[in-house]
This record gives sequence, structure tokens and C-alpha cells, in this order.
Amino acid sequence: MLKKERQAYIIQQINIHNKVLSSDLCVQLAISEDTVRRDLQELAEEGKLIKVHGGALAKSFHFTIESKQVYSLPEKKIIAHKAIDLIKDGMLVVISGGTTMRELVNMLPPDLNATFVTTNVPIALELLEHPNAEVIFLGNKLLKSAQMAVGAEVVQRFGQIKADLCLLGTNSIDLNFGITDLEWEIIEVKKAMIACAQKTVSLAISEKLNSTQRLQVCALDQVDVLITELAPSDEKLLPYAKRGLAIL
Amino acid sequence: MLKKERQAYIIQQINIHNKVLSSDLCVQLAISEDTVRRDLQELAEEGKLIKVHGGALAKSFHFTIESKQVYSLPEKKIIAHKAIDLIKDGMLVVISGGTTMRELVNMLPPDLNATFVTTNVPIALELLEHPNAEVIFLGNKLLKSAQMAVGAEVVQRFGQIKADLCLLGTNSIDLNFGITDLEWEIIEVKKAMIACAQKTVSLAISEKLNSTQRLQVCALDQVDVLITELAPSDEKLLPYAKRGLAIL
DNA sequence: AAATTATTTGCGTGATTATGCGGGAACGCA
DNA sequence: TGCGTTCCCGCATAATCACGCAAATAATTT
Repeated sequence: MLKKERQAYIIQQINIHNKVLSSDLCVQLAISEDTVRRDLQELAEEGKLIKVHGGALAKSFHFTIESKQVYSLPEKKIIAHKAIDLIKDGMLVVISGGTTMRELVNMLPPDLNATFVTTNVPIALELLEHPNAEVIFLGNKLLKSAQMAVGAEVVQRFGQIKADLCLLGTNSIDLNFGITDLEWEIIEVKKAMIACAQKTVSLAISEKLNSTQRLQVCALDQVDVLITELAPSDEKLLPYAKRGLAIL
Repeated sequence: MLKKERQAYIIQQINIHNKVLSSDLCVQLAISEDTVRRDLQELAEEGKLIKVHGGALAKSFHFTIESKQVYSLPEKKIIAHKAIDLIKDGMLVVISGGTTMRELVNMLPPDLNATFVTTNVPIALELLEHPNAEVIFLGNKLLKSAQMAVGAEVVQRFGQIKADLCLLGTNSIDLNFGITDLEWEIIEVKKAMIACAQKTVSLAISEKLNSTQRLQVCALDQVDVLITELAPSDEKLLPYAKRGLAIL
């Protein structure tokens, strides 16, 4: 990867998030911290960003935006990192929404060549920033609360897809009730996503474990892999492992 | 192999990948690195690409220009304001992309009850913020450069819609060539948008007037209304008025 | 057709640039 | 204060570049 490409990538990240961490960048770009630091320094000298301890900030950084730190909870990063290892070149990946997924898309290695299918608008937008990802948006009527497309049209078109992987942001997962969610229209779409993929991965921070909501998305045995921020050996995850789920 | 052939090949590679590595080229073309470097240098002097350490990048490789969005020009607000007056309760509005449209969506009166159809991701996201708008996203493969869905699927689905209004962000409009644009896939979609709507409105800042690009979206007589930031009586707009367009 | 001239190419040399690593200093947080 | 992280500096290495030169090729003239 060329230096200028890298720096363009950094600028892009800055424009999206208003900040970057050196530690993130050196993982995403697979280069040493020194190189990242040198890039940031160079960009700072050109006035394209502001260098700070541990990373850099956008030039237009108003410290009011600081409060929007919700997105970079370290747990979500851990989860995202684990999930990314499952995505290989050439795969067709179905991906849902949520802040964890945003983090995941953001951390995708730039040289990954995969196709992503989603119905979630912010995720699609984030995916478009990736240099090599092909993005397919299954559209229809958009649901405001979830910022995603829903309805029969979407469900039907998932039926025409054979995906390798389904990455599912999970609100509630439980030993008996499986994955559950709140709104009927969302359930419908998630069901279709699971049905069309060979392998279903549930991404959930540990506090979502053993919680339920009103409507069932799928039974536990339809989930192949469970990813949380905990170590796979954590005792909270034991019951799930016993039920045949792979734990990452 | 002739020098011209080689350079044509390099340009072609640049167009496909947005970059080339010197090391790749000298293998692919079976020539020495020196020759490659000399070719790249020559092409760089002709302004056909940008030479960097280790290879070259496409001319269109922006990353200094990113700050353009920060300053939303007041002209766009004026245009947006005029266009909003055309949207009435209960209407079905087809809307394209661009910063002007973003501004427009942003300025929509909160009590407006209308349905919007779009294929543009940022516009969809912006529309979702509106309390009463119903949003329909016609999805398919997404085109990175325009952040919008393109392809036959989209065109076909526009064919199933009868819209009241088509709001078209316009890159180039000209008396003889009508509305023109750059990429074939975008043209296809815009044509479909125009075809499905009763009334087509072109939104363009005045500097786009009397400019053309390679591909035609539609002839001038297919446009019903032209909106610029200028006063309707401005002499620059006279020729368009004479051709039967309503000027706002 | 032969000779001359101009252009292009490949190679060697040494300079320049890019990157990663180690060690110690500086920083930030508890 | 102490600990972990981040930063800065110098150095080693490898890749890339720039320059001159000579051989090869193409173009032009005689």
C-alpha cells in the first residue's frame, strides 16, 4: 500500500469520526506505530489534521462533539475485531445494523475484497468508505427507528441470495428464547438474513446475554457463532458453548 | 512493445485501480523499473496521473479537497428554499443526490407529510431525520463515487412508480445538450427518475449553467422547472425561459 | 542501401526515501 | 508517586529514485 493511499485513508477516517487513534490505525493498516505517527505528523504539518497524544483530531473539531463518544466503547471494538477474522476475501456477507457493526465496518482492513449486503442506511454509508468492498443495499420502505429497510420486498430479495456469513447485531440473546427483538418488521428482516446465510454469527456485548424481548428472531440452535467481549473461556459463556455454539 | 502502447496500458490500469505500483508494472510489461519510472514521470508531466514514491495515483485521487462539505454555500440554501415550495402534502417525490439536496432535505418543514423516493444513501439518512417524511430507498448495488444505488433493478423499480415530482441535482445543464453527467450508471438512474415523474425540476447553481459533460441525461424540453440561486429575471436565465422552462 | 542522427532502453552507482526496531524520555491516569 | 502508554531519536535495512553511460532500436539523411 502506498503512503499517499494510507494518508488518504487516515483523512477519510478523520472526516467520519472527527478523531483517530494511532493504535487503531496501525492495526487497520497493518503497519507499525512509528509509521502511523510519522504519517499523522506529516498530515499535521500540511494542516490537514491536528495531532494529539495518542492519535489525531479533525481540523474542524468542536469540542461539543466530544460527548458523542458513545461509538467507541472498547467492548465493541473487541467484538468487532473478533468478527473481522471470520470475513475472508471473496465472501458474500450479510450484515445488520447497530453501533457495533459500525465499528466493525470501520475497522475492516482496507485490502479486504468482499461483498456486503445490508438494509441499514448508516452501515451502507460506512461501507461505501471502504476502498474495496462491494456494497449491496436491499431497499424498500425505510423504518425510521432502526434506519433500515423493512418489508416483504426486502425479505423476498434476501431469499434470492446465498450468503457465506450473516453478522447479526444482537439486542437480546437467551438460552431458551434464542435471539429476540422488539419490532415485528425488524424480526422479519433478520429472519430472512439468517435464512439466506450458511453461517450465522451473533455479536453481543455481555450485558445482552440472558435477556429477552417480546419477539423471537430465531432459536439458539440457528446461531453458529457467538461473539462477546469476554474471553471464550468465561463462565458466563459456558452454557452457550454446551448448546453447541462456537464462542469467540 | 511500443512506448505509446505501454503508456496506454498504464493509463488503463490507473483508470481501473486508481493506482499502480512501479514494481507491478515492470513485471506485467516485462521491462525494467527504470523504463517504468520514466514512463510514469512522462505521464505525470502531461498531467495524466500523479507520481508518488513506489508508483502513481489517479488524478482524481482527491484527499485535500475533502473540506468542501464543511462550507455549505448560501447559494444552495437559496435553491433549496425555492424548491421546497414545490413540495405539497401527500406528494410522492423522487429525489436525487448531491449537497444541494442534502441542504434541501435539511430545510424541509417538519410538518410536511410527503413520501420521498431516493437511491442516494446520504440523502436517505438525512430524510430519516425528518419526523413525518416517509422514505423509500430503491436499493441494489451501490456506486461508491456517487454513494447511490444503480443498475437495472433500480431502473425497473422506478418504472413501477408514478411520482408527482422529480428533484434533480444537476451537474451540467446546457441549452443544446440538456442535462448531462459523467458516469453511465448514474445517467441510467436519472433517466428513470425523470421518466416516472409528472414534473421534473432541475436544481443547479448558476455556474453549472451552459456547461456540458460527456453523457446526456435528458434533453432540455424534458425539464419543466429550473431553479438556480439567481433571480428569475436574471438575463443568464432568459434563454432557458424562452425554451419553455419555468424559472424559479 | 548505407550512414548518420536521434530516441529509447537497461544497467551500475550512489543518493534518497520509507519503514521497523530498540532505548530512553515524556506523558497521562490512578 | 508509580505504571503503562505514547513519543522521540538514532540507526539498520530495504526499496525506490536519479544520473550518467553504453548498447540497442528507430528515424532521418545521404
